[in-house]
Amino acid sequence: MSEKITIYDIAEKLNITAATVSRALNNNPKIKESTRELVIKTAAAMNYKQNKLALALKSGRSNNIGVIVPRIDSNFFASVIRGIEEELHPHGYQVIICQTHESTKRENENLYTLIDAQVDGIIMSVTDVTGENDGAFQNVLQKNVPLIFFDRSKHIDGVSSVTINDFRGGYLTTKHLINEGCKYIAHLSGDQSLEIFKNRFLGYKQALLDSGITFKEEYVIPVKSMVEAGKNAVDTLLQLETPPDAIFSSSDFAALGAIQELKERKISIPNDFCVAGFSNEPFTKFMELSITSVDQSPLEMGKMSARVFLEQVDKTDTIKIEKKVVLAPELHIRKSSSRAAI
Amino acid sequence: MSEKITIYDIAEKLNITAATVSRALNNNPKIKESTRELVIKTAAAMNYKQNKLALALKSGRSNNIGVIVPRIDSNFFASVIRGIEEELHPHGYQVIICQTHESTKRENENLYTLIDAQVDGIIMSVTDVTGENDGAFQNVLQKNVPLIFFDRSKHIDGVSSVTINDFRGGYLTTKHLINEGCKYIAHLSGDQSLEIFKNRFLGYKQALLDSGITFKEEYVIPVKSMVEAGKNAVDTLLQLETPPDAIFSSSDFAALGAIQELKERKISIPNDFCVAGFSNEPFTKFMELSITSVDQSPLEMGKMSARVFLEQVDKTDTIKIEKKVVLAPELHIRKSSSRAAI
DNA sequence: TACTTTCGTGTAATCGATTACATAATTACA
DNA sequence: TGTAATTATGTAATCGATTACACGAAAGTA
Repeated sequence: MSEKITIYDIAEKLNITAATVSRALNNNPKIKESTRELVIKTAAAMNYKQNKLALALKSGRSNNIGVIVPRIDSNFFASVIRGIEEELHPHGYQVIICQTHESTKRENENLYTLIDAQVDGIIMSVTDVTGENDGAFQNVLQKNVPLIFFDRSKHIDGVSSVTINDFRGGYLTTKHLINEGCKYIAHLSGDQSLEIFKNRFLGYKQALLDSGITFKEEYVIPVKSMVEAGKNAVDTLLQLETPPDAIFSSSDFAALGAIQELKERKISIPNDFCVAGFSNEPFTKFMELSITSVDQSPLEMGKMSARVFLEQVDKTDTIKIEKKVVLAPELHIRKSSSRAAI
Repeated sequence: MSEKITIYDIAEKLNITAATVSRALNNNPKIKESTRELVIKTAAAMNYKQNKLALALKSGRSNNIGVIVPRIDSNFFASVIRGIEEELHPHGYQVIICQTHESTKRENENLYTLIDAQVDGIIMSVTDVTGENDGAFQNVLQKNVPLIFFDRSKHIDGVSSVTINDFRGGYLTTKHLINEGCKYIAHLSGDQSLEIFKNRFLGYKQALLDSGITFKEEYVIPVKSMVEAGKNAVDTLLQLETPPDAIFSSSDFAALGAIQELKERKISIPNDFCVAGFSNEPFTKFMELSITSVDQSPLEMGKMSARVFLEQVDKTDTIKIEKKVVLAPELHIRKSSSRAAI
């Protein structure tokens, strides 16, 4: 159909060289005004589109940025990506999406693929801190490609990160449960190899300590972020000698499962049992028995990550910037833990 | 830090030409086995990475595919994107995300940007069928870039689409409400300029007709896909001379709002009033009073769109393939409309 | 041995845009 | 009018990989 129009085609038509066309289109001040106008008019008439690939090859910048997440179909990650996209779009960047599905191997592949694709930066949430792909990360850094972690971070020199204060999130939530009168607070914990879950747990522990409540190992149940896991956890917890009267779950989905199981057993929430989750997934607000949860401001997290990238992208190679942004978590107290509101 | 290694560097080191290196790395059969091995070993030792931009410029294929959605932070769109990514990743494609925020202008920009970026195809859900950017679509087609619509489609020659049978979704849901004994069924309709909403509405209308129920214009309330809109709609409907006893909402969010408002007014669901939504958003299942909804199998829709793209991408320019895939909607009957289950 | 195949590499053009450097055209000034 | 300064444009290299074509060397055939 329509042939691809290049600056050579325009040059030929106007009996000038491609160099002049290029300069005219790039507002090079050395071009005669009349020539510039003519070129621009002709380019428009011929429906010329600059070939970004050629430009990218020449300049070494692709104007693409890679984003790696465990999966995209979770409200949290999708919202972060939205934030990134909105912040970067005005700067002419396109966002390339990769999913790891919580596999270190995939994460590894994605890193190499993005570097191959010459992205100008990578913003990601790591899959597993103990994963064996430091080589891939070092490869990114060696190529001087800015790397920014968000939410799930990993300690690597030269890598910036944007996280929330998970410790404080855990602390605030646990304190809140204590304030509501709960004495035996259990914790559904996530994968402790990930900082975020460790910190939520530590915040929980510290809140207990500060309130003179003894920490009990048996109250800590490791769960996957799934409804079913929450149900099973309740099952386990209620069989304890002293069953808990509250749960601080590091996952909203597990919190939901816990609530479902508690209801099943006719345990009244929040009267006899309080539950709080983490992430502020949309459904926590929508439920009839709305669920208390910690908001991670994913949109802001995405935008912030993008800003950190922009700060780094133009810096000279020699200066390694390592910026650690920590956002404040926000506890949304809802019915599942509001005894006062009953 | 580490310089960028090119095939010229390898060639220089081995005292051969870049052409030989290129051929060795590409398993060209004309290369001596010993040379091939040597090149491959040296390339690995030097940590050579093929520059995809150079390849893309030469071959005219970027191995990127553009995906345009109204917004990414909705379960439906995120799931579709997940499907696309999973299907295309094994084929070496990267997915580039663009959001329109329901703006035709942005949609237009995104189309041009993606073409500029030399994507190998575009998979999208249109923002507004009546939007004035046919020029942008024609531009895509003229460049022989495969264009595939999913969910929200637009009739354009040469464009394939993957949708669900919205008419049938509306029909099934309405029939179900009728079967539950509802006699006065209202409809919260979406933007009628979009096929999907028109078809859901037409399915609703047909179901009424087939059951001998008179269609009433005043039972159709246009809403945005928001909780608040659902509340307002109920407010309006209940002021009618003959208020309805059921709502088929084209949006889960509006359905949720409707339910909240009905509860507020102490109207018993599903006993006195049935409600059904559309999209099968995660929260519809999680609610205590779970909401009946139509599943659009977004993951499958994404994968199917990707497959249609793959079919078209290698075809010669002359043959215009126009494939219309219509997936079956699946009605998930839940508590908000299950009188039998009480 | 002389001649034809076959094999393995090298040469150089190409993809499209940018840009340092060279050069031609114009203007400025004495 | 002659020369310097300025301005506008052309030439050609470059980014990195691929590939049609050319060519020398080795192997096969008579």
